[in-house]
Amino acid sequence: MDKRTVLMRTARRLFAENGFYGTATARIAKESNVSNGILFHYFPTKEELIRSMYVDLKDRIFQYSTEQIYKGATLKESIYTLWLAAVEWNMENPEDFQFMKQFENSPYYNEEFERAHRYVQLSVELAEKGVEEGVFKQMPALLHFRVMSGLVEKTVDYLRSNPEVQQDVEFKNKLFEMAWDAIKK
Amino acid sequence: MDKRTVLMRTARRLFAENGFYGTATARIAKESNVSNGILFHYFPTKEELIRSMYVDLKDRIFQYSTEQIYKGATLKESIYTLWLAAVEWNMENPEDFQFMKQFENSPYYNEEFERAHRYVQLSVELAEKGVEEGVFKQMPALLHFRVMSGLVEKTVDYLRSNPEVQQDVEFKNKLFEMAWDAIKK
DNA sequence: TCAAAGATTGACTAATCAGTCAGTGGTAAA
DNA sequence: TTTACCACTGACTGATTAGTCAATCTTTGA
Repeated sequence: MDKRTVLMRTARRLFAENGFYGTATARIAKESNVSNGILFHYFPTKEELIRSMYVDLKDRIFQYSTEQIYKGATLKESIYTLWLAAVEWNMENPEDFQFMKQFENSPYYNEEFERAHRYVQLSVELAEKGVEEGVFKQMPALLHFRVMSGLVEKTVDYLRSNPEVQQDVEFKNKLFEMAWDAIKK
Repeated sequence: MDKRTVLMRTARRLFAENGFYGTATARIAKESNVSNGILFHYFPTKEELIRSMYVDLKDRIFQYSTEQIYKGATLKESIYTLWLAAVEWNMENPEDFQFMKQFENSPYYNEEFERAHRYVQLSVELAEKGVEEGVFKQMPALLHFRVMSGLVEKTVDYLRSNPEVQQDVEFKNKLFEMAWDAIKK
């Protein structure tokens, strides 16, 4: 594995445990078994490292999610697939999940940054379709996306701290129904 | 205003702008026009300052919210009142809102900390009532609370970046309906 | 009036931080 | 073989950090 990737993986773990500023660049380098100079060779600043990690993370979620959508699916099916993919992905990647939450609630993050990513673009397009077809409430598509994201986040938080329901299919279906009821007309 | 309060207010502003670790204790003291020693007189560590600020903030939200609930209200009315109070409070106190989001997504925060506060306790009690009466979905009360919190958060985020709908009563009602639909049976 | 307690100061420190830089080693093209 | 271009090292720095402490000022209660 190339050192750039190793650095990002180590950083992900340390950021999730100790936060962005609670993690020194020197420590990231040390625990990656590389010199600290190479970190600044690949990422000119610590902030740039953090931003790159976020973009990379969103790329991976996008790929994971879209792989699972199939042609000919109804809108609700597509939404369900996206919802489930997001929940499962976040459950399987707790460090990414913690990192993402921190980043999105940090001063680094803003709406421009949000809209830039194709994961968001795809979701907003789906929401626009839902509104046009009269399946979703007559509200802005970006709001529908945010509502879904918020509910995914809370769902994952809940599942994480309640392992006894993690494999409960009926429980998960009800979780989706909560999200669906929020946006459907 | 006593210096302890001044320090917390200055810290709130600086934390909202630059994050917890992006803000030096020395700067908090300086911009409060007090010596840096007095900060550590009132708060033994920076972490203790942050935790105290969070508890204080939740106290204020609790007081603001419960003042507005009236006896004899239906469950939906009570929930609406709580929802509206939370939205308006967060709209009027952007620094508190930003601080709260940062804190709740930081490594400081955990479920134990969450449950300790009477604001959460009150909300969970209401949710339990809703589940018992069959008005809410048959899901854990804490989940209902989390879902509502998540939707309040996203709602405030959206309103903040779209000033044109901030005074739109119909729009706000629809926002509440989204939250209500998520939890109602 | 006085003494004790608490509030407040600001200079200080030891540790830690992000980022620099001069130099090394390997590789690939000419 | 030579040259140029990388990735890579690790010692280094200047700035900044949270937290300390001895001393002074203010308040309070007997």
